[in-house]
Amino acid sequence: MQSLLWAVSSCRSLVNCQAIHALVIKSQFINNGFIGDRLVSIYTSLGFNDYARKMFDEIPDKDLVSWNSFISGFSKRGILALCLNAFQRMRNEADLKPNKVTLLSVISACTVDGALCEGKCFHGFGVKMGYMEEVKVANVLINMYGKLGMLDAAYVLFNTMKARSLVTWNSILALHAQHGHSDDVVGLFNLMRRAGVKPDQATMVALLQGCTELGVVKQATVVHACIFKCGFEGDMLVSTSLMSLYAKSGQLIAANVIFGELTKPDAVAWTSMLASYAMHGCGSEAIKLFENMVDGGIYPDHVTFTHLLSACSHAGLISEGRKYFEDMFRVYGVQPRIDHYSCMVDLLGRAGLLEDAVSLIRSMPMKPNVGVWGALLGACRIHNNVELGKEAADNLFLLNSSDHRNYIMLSNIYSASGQWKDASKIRSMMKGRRLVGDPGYSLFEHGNRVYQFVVGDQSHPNSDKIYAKLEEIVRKVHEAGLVRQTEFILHDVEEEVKIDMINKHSEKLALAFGLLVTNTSIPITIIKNLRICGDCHSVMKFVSLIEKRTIIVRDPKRFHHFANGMCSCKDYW
DNA sequence: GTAGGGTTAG
Repeated sequence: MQSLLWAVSSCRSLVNCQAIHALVIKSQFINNGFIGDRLVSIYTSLGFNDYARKMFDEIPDKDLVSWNSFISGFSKRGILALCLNAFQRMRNEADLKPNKVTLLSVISACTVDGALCEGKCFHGFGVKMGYMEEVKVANVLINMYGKLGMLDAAYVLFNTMKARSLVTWNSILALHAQHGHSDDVVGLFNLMRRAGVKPDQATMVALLQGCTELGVVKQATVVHACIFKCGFEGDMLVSTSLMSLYAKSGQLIAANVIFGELTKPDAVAWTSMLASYAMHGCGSEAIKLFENMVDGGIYPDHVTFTHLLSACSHAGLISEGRKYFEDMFRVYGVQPRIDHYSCMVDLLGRAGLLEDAVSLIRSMPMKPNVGVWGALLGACRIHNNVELGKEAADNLFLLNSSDHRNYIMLSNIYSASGQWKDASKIRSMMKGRRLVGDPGYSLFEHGNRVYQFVVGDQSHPNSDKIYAKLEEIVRKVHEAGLVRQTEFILHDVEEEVKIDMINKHSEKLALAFGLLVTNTSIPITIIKNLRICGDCHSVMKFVSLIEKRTIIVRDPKRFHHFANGMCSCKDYW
């Protein structure tokens, strides 16, 4: 009997499971509830809901564990409807009182499904049943609130807990990291240490994610040292996060070193390296890596393809992108998802093949989402296509009317083609809906600080020197006869005013500061919250040549490496 | 307790 239990639990495929199932029937243990419970969870976890239901119905004396196996099976698969249905049946048909395990399952199903209302109900249920003292129940609720956008509610729960476990701390850290609240991550981590809780690899992963949001170079080295000291350097999860952090801080080579040190990288690690190449615009390296991954017998999944396609898109590798998009299902059996369509629309649109992008959207088997229309809108901005841009924007407004970026993008498309009236109409529409754009800023790390610059910023104590350096750059640019690209200033103002505005862009200020305070041997790394402007892009190229400096700029999506008067993006971005 | 997912990587 014990060996049968083991055998059932070890099933990894349907055939396997059915064979054992037959054995169970033959051995007359089929009426044994314990074995039935296991078979139910295996069938659900493999996704064979009908087999699971049939097996479940055949269990003679269903106890709480039987019901929990059934419910948690659906929960694991993220099928909330079946989960809730089973929960109701359990109470109505069997008249059983759900215990904490039941609650854990249904609440995590709500988290996966984004069902905040139902989740709140179960929270209330937990309070009523007196389960809130259970650390695991509180943890799963913290996670639910945090994942569903109610970080405050999660924090209140965390704060009111009498006893917290390591997982509680890890959860609250991870949630703050995922919401981009880096300072809170650092603060909470210090509290955790003071509370005498010993961190594990999940803690490290959350910390690393928190640093990614800070987006600074030095942070990666500091946490790396901490990881090394704590003995987590061989951990695959930690290494993968670390790799990603280095890549996101502009240190592609460091990321590559960590990847190289992994003895047996899994699909996630390979994909992380691939994503790093994609982010840095290294299309052919990404493709080479992908081929090595496949040759090594590692199966690419849908995330791998998202990054592979985005790598092709960033590098303008149109035919390669088309080929991989076709191959992903035909050769690798990975069904294209909506994100892959977004990537393809981006790839085609960016290359100016707007008609191809549109026909791809029309032929999609699913309804296009904000990602797809957003990619088209972005392409229309690059290629100044008012008509298609309007269509994309209209669809975006229908799907989400509160994202200011779409209004700005459309307004810019109008301005770029001189349609100032339409542009200002969109601006006032934005005002009417009380939407304010993100002010653009650039970050630069120096010493132990991160400096933030906005357009025309004068808040830095050495502002005078920064502006003097900036003037010097502008003068050299002028002397070299470099054509200024004022079309990136989308206001209906005089040319002279435009030049003045463009000269004070946050990335230029950060660059001037970087030139003043750093040694020539290290690259100047600037982080932007918005896409780099075209004029700044050419000025950066020029400065990299005359000052003999490497300049690295990260925008929300990718990196530009400037050296010897050229950019790694080859002016394709 | 027979043991039924508390967090964490691209």
